[in-house]
Amino acid sequence: MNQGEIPQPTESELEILTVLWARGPSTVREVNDQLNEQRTDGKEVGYTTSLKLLQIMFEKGLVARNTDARTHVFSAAFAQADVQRNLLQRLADSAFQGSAMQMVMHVLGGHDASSEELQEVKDLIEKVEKLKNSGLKN
Amino acid sequence: MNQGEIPQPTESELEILTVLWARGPSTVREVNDQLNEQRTDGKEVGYTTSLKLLQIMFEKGLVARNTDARTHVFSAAFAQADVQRNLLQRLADSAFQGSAMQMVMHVLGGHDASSEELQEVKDLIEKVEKLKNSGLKN
DNA sequence: ATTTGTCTACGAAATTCTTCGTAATCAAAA
DNA sequence: TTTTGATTACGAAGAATTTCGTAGACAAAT
Repeated sequence: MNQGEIPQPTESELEILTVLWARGPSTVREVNDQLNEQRTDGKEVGYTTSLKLLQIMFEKGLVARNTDARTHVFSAAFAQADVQRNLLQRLADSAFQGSAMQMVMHVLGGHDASSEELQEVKDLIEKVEKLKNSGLKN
Repeated sequence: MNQGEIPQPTESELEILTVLWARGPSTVREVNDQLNEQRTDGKEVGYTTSLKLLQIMFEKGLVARNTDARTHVFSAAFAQADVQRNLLQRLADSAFQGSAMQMVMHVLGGHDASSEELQEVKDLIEKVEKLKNSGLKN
């Protein structure tokens, strides 16, 4: 039950999920090493800290765990795109009156987008519109 | 010092800021009433809860406070658009490899945008491109 | 077999965020 | 003046998050 629901990851949990999305199924050691490599600040992450977080995430259903071997292997339980969509919706709800589109306008308007990026966006819109006109979506 | 920095508002603080942006300078009573009106869940917010939050926000520099009268008047210390930009950047950093543009693509691609909204986005891009070509920005 | 190193489980400290109770103060009403 | 009601200050409880220390289990090395 609650299959479609994605538990809201915290900031730290999201950091770990990102590692798992990039690396694929990983051991605690691998996750922890990666976290320490990518840290810009000097702050070292303790091994048991990563372990504990992964355990909590497992309880929440954010990650899957393979315990066949003594050294467990963890993997993200949800696709990156799905979690991203969730986070975007949450931000839209709390800061943009629930309108994701308003967020888009905000980024495009007040930001430093390169011509190439803008072209990319335009191309994407074209594709989306073609889809809509073909009557398959919406 | 640190003039440009906007302290990261928490979820509750953002809710209060939204009230202040909508209402303009307000007393604790006014903020608290508004919070209780707009709550969908039955949860009542206690008066002192709102008060305490506003006091904390004042210490953080998120709101300004006028104490001329006995009943203090609070107002948002930053423009809504600036805080929104900050929040977007934070999400981009934590979940989209720091690329706000990637967020835009994500929303436009995987989502339910109406034809009108898409047209709006296209119009905005046109405007932005005109600005860029006129050599004033970027 | 013993030691050494790595792993998981677990509890708990430290921190941050949220909420509220109480006391003191002030002003308006009686 | 006394009472009543509203307000601010403050402390602290409760909850969620982050971090780590310690213990016990297991396996590899000696």
